[in-house]
Amino acid sequence: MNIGEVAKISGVSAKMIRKYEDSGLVPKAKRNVSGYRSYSENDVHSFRFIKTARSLGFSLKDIKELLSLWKNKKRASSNVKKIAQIHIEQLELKVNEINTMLNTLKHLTKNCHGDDRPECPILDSLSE
Amino acid sequence: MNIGEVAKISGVSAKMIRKYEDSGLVPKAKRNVSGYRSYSENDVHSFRFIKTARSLGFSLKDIKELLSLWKNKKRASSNVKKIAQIHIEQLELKVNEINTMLNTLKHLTKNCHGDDRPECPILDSLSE
DNA sequence: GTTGACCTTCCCCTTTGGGGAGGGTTTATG
DNA sequence: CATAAACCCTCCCCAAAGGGGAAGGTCAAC
Repeated sequence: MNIGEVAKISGVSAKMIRKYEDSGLVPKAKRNVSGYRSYSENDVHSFRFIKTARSLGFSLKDIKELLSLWKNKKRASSNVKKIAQIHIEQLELKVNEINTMLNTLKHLTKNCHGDDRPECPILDSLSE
Repeated sequence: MNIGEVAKISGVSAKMIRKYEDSGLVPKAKRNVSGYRSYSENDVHSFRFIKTARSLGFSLKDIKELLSLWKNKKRASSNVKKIAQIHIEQLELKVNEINTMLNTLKHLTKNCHGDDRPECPILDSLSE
């Protein structure tokens, strides 16, 4: 398979497939006589894995480890779980951070008239 | 005031003060004879404004508009409120996205033994 | 035998910070 | 007065995860 077909069926763009290769996330693809990258079904499977992991917010660094564990049939599931749990903690921190912002922002906008007068508690709060 | 003092009392690093100037977020600072940037109390106020707005997650593009509205005594508060509301919507989208990830991740990790055996529903799910 | 759809590499851009080099200035201390 | 520390300057590089697009080679279909 050429890169375009892999992109289509894996959902990972050709651009990113090349980047993942450059960054060492996936091994270098074989090339055909004219220099085109050539892929197997297995490669497609890997790109789907990456795609799904990205959709769960895992970083490429995490995904590199996850791919390696996935391919290692002697892995310990504890290693996978650890990565996931750390990721969960990070996401929870981020959610809390955003919710704190939202609480403040909602409070401020509620008190802003939002008309053509200049008085504005939002700006007041920012300039305090 | 030199940039270092402004950085200390505004909480914005000297590095970022220069970048904000480069990017046009704040006007170019005056220079003294030796080329050092020279600031007033008013400038400090602006950097505090920026710092607070950043802590609420506003982008620099938004902050540029907010600064301009802040300095315009004939502004309409509706323009400020609009920026805040759009920002709130974006943050809510992000929170929802992260919560979706968290739901999936928590479900998967709950079902992962996390011991030295290789079976792992997390990897199973990623490779589906 | 040409055109269009592929593929290649290479470089640039986004966003919001930070690190550090290389070199000039100011201030404090001996 | 000299020197060292603490500033300041500009310029370039880095992160993360994508995307855009140029310039040029290849393949397939008509």
